Amino acid sequence: MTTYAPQEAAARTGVSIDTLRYYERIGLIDDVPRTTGGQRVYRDDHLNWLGVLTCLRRSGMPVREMRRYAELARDGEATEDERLRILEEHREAVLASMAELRQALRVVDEKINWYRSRRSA
Amino acid sequence: MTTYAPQEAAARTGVSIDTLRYYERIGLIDDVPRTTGGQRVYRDDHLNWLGVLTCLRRSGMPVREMRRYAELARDGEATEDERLRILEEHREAVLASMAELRQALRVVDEKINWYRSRRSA
DNA sequence: CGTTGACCTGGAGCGCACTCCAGGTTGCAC
DNA sequence: GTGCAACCTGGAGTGCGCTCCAGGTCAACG
Repeated sequence: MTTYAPQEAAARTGVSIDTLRYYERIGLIDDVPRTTGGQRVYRDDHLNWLGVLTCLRRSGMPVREMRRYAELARDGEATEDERLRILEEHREAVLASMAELRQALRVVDEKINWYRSRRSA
Repeated sequence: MTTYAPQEAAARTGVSIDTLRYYERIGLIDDVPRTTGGQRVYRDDHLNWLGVLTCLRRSGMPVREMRRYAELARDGEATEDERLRILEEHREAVLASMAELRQALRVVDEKINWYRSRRSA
């Protein structure tokens, strides 16, 4: 069973060590096992879970909601419907963001073309 | 020449009155003309400029950079190349965000399907 | 002329998501 | 066993983009 020191876990997830601790403190990650001396030891399932978190985070889910999701995940199968609902809602939010970006892109492209045509004139 | 009181300007741009003042204070908007009593009077060109700002803002341009852009715009034609450069750079940033969202969406969709298949099982 | 709601200013406060720090401990390498 | 980097904790600090507030002024209406 592969294990990872904090630095290694940070490198593999793209999340800083401080943020790893922060995520643990606020309950986004379950308490991470320790060495006898108290140093954290991450495992593959931690990294996988962190992968899910960063995906949600990067797509704009607020930490508050990720927390709710994490909490439900901790509570087992009975919460699967609720978790599905959260993801479906998030999916809509992501689609909305994408639509907003697409629209902004159109405007930006227009302006870019305007500047370019000015330059070549 | 149509004019707009702050409330009206806010309503038409989707930007709060406080934010309008804030944008002016930090130099995103030129000093807005006033009544003799000192109350702001917005005009169509203000609203149009605010449209550009909100578009840039919503697509993730940091205020710092919008400020730079506004500053250049104030300085006239000579800065058009630089403004074009900023927009081209922003365009790339927007495309990158969209790509990130698309990728997140794929993961979210996968998880949604997983939950759905569990439910129907 | 009085009322009332919109507006003014400067500055403080807020929520978010980290990030950094001091002062101390651990653990591996030599 | 000594050195030294990596790690620990609790708590303070940061940057961003607003948002709110107190205490006062303005403007349109009846």
